[in-house]
Amino acid sequence: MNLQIPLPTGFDFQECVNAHGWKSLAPFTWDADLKILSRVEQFAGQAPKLVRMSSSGSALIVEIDGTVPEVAARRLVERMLQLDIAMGDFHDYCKETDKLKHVPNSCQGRMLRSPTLYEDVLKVISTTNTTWAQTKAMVSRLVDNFGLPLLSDPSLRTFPTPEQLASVSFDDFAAKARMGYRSASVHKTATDIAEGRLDLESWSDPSIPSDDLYKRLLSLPGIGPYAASCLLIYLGRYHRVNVDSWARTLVGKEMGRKVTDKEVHEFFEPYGKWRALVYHFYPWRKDDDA
DNA sequence: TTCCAGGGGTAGA
DNA sequence: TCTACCCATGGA
Repeated sequence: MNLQIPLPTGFDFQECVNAHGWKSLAPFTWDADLKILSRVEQFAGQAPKLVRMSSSGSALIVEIDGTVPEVAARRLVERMLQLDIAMGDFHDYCKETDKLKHVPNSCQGRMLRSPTLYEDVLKVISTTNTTWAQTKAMVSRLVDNFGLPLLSDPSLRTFPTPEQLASVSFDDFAAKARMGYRSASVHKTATDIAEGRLDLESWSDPSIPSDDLYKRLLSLPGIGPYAASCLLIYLGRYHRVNVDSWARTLVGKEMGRKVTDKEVHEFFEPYGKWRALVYHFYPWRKDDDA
């Protein structure tokens, strides 16, 4: 089945996909030549299906093998591409802010997300205290070992559900995932969700105050200030900068010396509620993959 | 061998 | 609130 979804003003499909490294994490695959984003997804008990996304003019084109519930397909794409998050106010702010005028001109601001907050949490944990190459390897092992295969191409799999991860013992999980000390946080999060103690998806509720949401995210195992701030961005809250080693490097260069996390926060404080987006789309970039 | 990478958790001050 | 230390993994 094919869907054509009208794109909001100020949205650019490629800018969204390339805004950070998520396109390189399984089960996403990004064809940079054809500009097609794909992943295997399971809809309501059906066999896994390949979902392909691209853009044409002012519409997003979604192609899915076979037939799936249209409402579910639209909801899936909306979350992944942050179509439910308005960017107008941020773009207006950038138009008036030195060094940020390229943001609205390029339709930047949205970042590719996973279909669930659960998947984003596991992936953010996989980025902490490691290299990007290892992050990609850890996430691929989650998918390859615990996801469901696409029948027409078993090399492609779904991202494992909480139930699928919880169904294996911790020792078995840790041995296959090889995520180091992160394995405990990942397996516990999945198990808590599967056993009904944690409802992460309800945290996408925009009525939750941003500070409360930050505290909730910090309560998750393996999620500290950096990871919680990353997740806030995906949830459309930009008041906290995700201070990582790169932020310290960049601000350190600006100030001509080594800086603390506190000083990095102070550096971005003038940008108010847009701080995290300003850091991300500031005209300084780390590399072309992340 | 040793260090450390898009940090987190904890103890002790 | 701040600092020091350890944490599994795998590449350099």
